[in-house]
Amino acid sequence: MNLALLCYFPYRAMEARVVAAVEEAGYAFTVAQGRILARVGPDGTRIGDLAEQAGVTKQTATFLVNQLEKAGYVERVPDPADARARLVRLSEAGWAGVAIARKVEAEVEAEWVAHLGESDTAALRRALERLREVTDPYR
Amino acid sequence: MNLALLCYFPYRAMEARVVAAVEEAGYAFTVAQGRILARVGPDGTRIGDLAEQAGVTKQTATFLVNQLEKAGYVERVPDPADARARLVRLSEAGWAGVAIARKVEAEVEAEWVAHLGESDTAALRRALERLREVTDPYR
DNA sequence: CCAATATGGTTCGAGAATCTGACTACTGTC
DNA sequence: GACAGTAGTCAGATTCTCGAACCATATTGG
Repeated sequence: MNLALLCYFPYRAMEARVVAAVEEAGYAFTVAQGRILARVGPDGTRIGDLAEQAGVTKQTATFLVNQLEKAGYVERVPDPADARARLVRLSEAGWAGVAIARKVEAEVEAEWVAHLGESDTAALRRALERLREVTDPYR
Repeated sequence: MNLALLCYFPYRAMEARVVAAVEEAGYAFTVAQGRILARVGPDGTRIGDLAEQAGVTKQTATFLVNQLEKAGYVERVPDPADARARLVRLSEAGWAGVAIARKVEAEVEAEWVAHLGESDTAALRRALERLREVTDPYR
């Protein structure tokens, strides 16, 4: 079984759990929308930055932000630093949805710690962080 | 940084490398098609099993196998054990494509070992395998 | 043995996510 | 001030995915 595939299982499991819980709580956004939502900073973030961090093109990010805006989770405001750019900011509903997602994330991670044990989890995290150095093109 | 996201980086990096290399070598199949292709056993595999292992519905698997069949990477043959079922088998081109994918996979994994060291990689693998026990719905 | 139910697979229709290419509006530089 | 570069959007197309409905075959209970 190759390492990359082994990495995929927990990722997919987490994503499924989070989406289910968020939906359960009445916040309807998809996985792709969630990936954008999760990367919006406290003071707003540019579309281009969101796209880069989420690993998609600007067009795709525009498309997803359109949907999120229509659903009321984010708003676009002008970027005071550059009249070409616009900042995507979370609305109140957006913050609430993200909060739920973060909470479930923490719960699932706690389950993992319970299964693996504290010290093995810490080692796993360290190894993955080092692996990130050679697998994440964005830092 | 949450654990699941840390898991995602190596997975995405591997997928990108493999797809690029396979395309480079003149074999045109997509990531989703590759996930099916990679799970076809030496004596053929049923659509339903492929779907389950790849984590998609039977409809999706049917769709992907149709494309792979049209492209000449697999063929469907009757399952001698059950007249309802059909076995998906790799063609020669299918085997060749999978071989390249496996080779690149091994190369990338070797790079990771070089970065992490033998023993840390082994520990990482063990941790991920244990994590799989609680995150992989299929076994 | 056969009716009822389950299983393997396909077709159809729809929606989500993604890309490439072409465009507008603005920035910064020479 | 002209012009190359950057931020974002629009349009069109493709790929992947699922749910619902369906057909053919298998299995099982009476």
